[in-house]
Amino acid sequence: MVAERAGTSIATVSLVVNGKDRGRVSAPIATRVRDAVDELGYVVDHAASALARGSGDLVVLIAPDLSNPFFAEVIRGVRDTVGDRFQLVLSVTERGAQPVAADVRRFERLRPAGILVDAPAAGESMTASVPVVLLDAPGGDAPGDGAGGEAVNYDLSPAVHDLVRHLHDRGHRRVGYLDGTSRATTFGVRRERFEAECTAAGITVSEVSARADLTIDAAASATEHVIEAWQEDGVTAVVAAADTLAYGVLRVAGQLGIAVPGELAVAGFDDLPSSSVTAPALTSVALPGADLGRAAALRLLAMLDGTAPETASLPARLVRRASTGA
Amino acid sequence: MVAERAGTSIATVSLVVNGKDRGRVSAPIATRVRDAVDELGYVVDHAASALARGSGDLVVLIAPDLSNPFFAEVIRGVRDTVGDRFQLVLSVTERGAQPVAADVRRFERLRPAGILVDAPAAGESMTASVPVVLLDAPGGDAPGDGAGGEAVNYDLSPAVHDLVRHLHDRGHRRVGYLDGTSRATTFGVRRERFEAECTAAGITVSEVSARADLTIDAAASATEHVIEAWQEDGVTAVVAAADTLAYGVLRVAGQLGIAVPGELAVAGFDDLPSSSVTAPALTSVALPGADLGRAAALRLLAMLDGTAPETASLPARLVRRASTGA
DNA sequence: CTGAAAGCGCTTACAG
DNA sequence: CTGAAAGCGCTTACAG
Repeated sequence: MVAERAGTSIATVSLVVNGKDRGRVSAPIATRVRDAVDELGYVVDHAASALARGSGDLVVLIAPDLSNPFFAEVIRGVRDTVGDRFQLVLSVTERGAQPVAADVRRFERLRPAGILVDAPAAGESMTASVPVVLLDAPGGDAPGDGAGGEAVNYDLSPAVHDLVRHLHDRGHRRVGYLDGTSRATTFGVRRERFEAECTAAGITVSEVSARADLTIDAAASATEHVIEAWQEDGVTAVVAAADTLAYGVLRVAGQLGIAVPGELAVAGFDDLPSSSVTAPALTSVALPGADLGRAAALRLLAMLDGTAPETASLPARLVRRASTGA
Repeated sequence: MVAERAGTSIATVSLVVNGKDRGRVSAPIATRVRDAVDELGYVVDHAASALARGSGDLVVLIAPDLSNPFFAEVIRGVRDTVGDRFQLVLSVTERGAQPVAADVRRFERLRPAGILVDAPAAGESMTASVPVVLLDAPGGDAPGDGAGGEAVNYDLSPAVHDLVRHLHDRGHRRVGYLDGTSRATTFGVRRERFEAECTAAGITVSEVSARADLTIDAAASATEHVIEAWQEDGVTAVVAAADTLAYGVLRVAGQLGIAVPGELAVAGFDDLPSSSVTAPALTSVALPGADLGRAAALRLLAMLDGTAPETASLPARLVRRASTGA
């Protein structure tokens, strides 16, 4: 229709519409085509375009359940970076589940330009016929690991070191850890780093263990089950693998009349926006989500353009607030 | 490749893969095809399929910036409902922007089975060549309005009525309102309903007005600007158009040493999960996001199947907590 | 500088 | 019950 209206061939329209008309189509004809496009409100059919071209302009970001506001930040970072060049679409996994290889497979069908996978499950091989970048996927046999594959991660060590030293300074010698139930490798690393730093600092991590899904309710319920055992064990501080989990601890402490930080100090990971307004405000290892998204998107663009990306880890940093007596 | 391996024609493979082989393909051949599919890990190409068929199995949900955890709930509701039959993909608008007609247009290109639009901007005509369902889009000239179009909304009146009565019972006669800057019609309705109920109850809404983007920081900053004026105006309670905004009020009150609810009662809309752990816990008009998502998805499925959907509004309800002295 | 034609991987009447 | 063929709307060598 556009070609007819502009009085040219379909091929010429395609060239103009895709901006490949430089030196191939004369200016007056290009103008006529553009006018026709505007008048008809024509937009190129993505399915047909992707089919003919072999891949489209979609970038897919697969993320775990979005109830964790952290991902909103990641998404923002990705969006700001891929910009207009690509169309970003998101997919979320089932509540509480991490992205797995099958999710990547499902989106390969769409012939996207690339796929980003946030906090993938451990032990999944995330390869595809299109470029894949993993976010927050330390260790494991992911392609991003060691083997020169592609992943963007946080460097937690300095911030966790600061957290443990902070707790030590406040006199804590025995602490509890509330882990997530997630299969994401990032949670394994958080725990491992924390325990290593505690050992180095002479702090004992209680054997009483607790795990919960990443919701406040689940965390509160898990906390209720172990809070007495923690107290009997002499635990004076609890670190949660995510702020959302820490909120559950705060809620239970509030209900039971346990003073925070007086009787129990609490800290988390993520530094969600709402962590500045909890009762009390929450100390947290801040993971800048937008930076992660940005770095991952840049990596993907570099893969698509064949240029070499820099491979730096992103720094996390400790934010001290009232929940640990700061 | 699959056809070759199974020793049949491409057409037969297509039928089997799409589950249209009943009475068209013999059992042994179908089995052979399925085996070949498994062995080769074949998945049908979405672009080609959508092109040939005219539309694919994608359902697109366009939502405003996801930093509001409310949308995570909506997404969950949609996901649980469209299930395996469709592939749900999400798109988010720029931070602080509402979905507009151009967003719908961009996703039409993908030839989805349908498009869901959450909290669209006012005055946009959200029509497309595929079925569109609007979520939380009261009033306006949207297709869902009056004209028999498709929208799923909350019925705020009873809950807002309860909120205002609750404030009245606590002795408040002069209240402030912190609005969002969003162009979404739902915010207009929240304000309008609130003011109407206040008038009916004999409560005065302060002329001192404040608006902010839906982030805690923006709300805190807006609150700082008007808090004195509110107090001089005799305001004893502030209602915010969203919990995220109310968090900003809580933060500023905390910093300024204004007792909540003693000197200033605070309430919001949404009832986010974290509203149970704020300092103090926040009274809020609960908008069940998952229900909204579920209802919208059901509506879309009904449109696709040509069946008549029921058209009920979803009830909101007041959750009373400490921030209003409950 | 421009256009005719093949082909992307599917689906679906249609003929056998 | 099965397969050959047209066609979905594009893109891209290629020939002019």
